[in-house]
Amino acid sequence: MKLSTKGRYGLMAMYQLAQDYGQGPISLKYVAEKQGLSENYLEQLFSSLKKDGLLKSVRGAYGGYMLSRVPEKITVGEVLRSLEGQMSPSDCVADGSYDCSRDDRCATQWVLGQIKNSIDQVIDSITLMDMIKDNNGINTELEGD
Amino acid sequence: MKLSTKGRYGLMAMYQLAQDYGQGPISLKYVAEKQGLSENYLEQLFSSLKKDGLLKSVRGAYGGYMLSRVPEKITVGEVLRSLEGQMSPSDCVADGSYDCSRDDRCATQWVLGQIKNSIDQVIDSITLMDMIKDNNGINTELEGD
DNA sequence: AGGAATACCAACTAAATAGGTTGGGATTAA
DNA sequence: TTAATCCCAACCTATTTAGTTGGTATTCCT
Repeated sequence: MKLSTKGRYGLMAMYQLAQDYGQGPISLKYVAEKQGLSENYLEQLFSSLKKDGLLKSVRGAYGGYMLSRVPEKITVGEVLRSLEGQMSPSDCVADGSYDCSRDDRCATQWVLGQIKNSIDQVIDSITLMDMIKDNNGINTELEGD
Repeated sequence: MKLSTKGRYGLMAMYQLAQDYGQGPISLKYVAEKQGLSENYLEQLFSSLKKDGLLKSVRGAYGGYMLSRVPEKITVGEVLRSLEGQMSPSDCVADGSYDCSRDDRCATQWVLGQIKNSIDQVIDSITLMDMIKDNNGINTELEGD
């Protein structure tokens, strides 16, 4: 049940772009250095984020990437789904037409559905702007459990 | 962010044992067949579940496995953590002493913490008995999103 | 015009993980 | 004593992860 680095790095990168929002195009290199990520790897992530309409790009010298919308209008869920696919603990509760063929003997599906719903609720309600605000404040919710 | 088959199969198997609770030891073979799982693979999962105190076993002919506690007292969270490890989207918000070393530049950690908390809340509040009850009723919460 | 900085693209790769299988040994009821 | 079972460890293959490599296309600046 781990997020892959795609989701995590992508979130870090988008957070960086949110911080620099309104400054024109930001180069891949800058984002990668600032967040300590591989430039070449990040490129792949940006490609996916762009395809899904979360990023815009400007080519050529002094080009770069920027958020396609204001940070208030991009949710963590959009970012994660672009990079990780459906944020579902199992295909049998993801979107679309998955044929489980397990009939009544799968109460498990109900449980996994509950997990998915709760994840969705969290990630669809947090925007990049929320990340910026929460990072400036005190992240009390985090302390070790 | 997918559950591996370990977690899913383990949940299915524990659900089966919950249904047959009180009938004495249930053989691995029976559980595997009933749930359509590989017997040998399931054996590994049961080994982990037993180590974590969720299962008891009886050796020899007519032996088998049974829940170590009543189905009301075993949560989905215990089962999943035994098989999947910490149900956390990233090590940086799991238990213990993970040294992120990212200081303030990681608002991502806060987001991942929120996701973890919401998953924990769901899986720690559902017991095996809840699964049985919900499977007998109508699982309305599931319908496609 | 030319060079530097950038985005864009596709293929390649090493290491880890997933999802098992195989082959045996120990224990116990009948 | 035999069949059924739990127990244990090693092995195996395919896929996924987390990148790297090597190039092309575009645009700004001088």
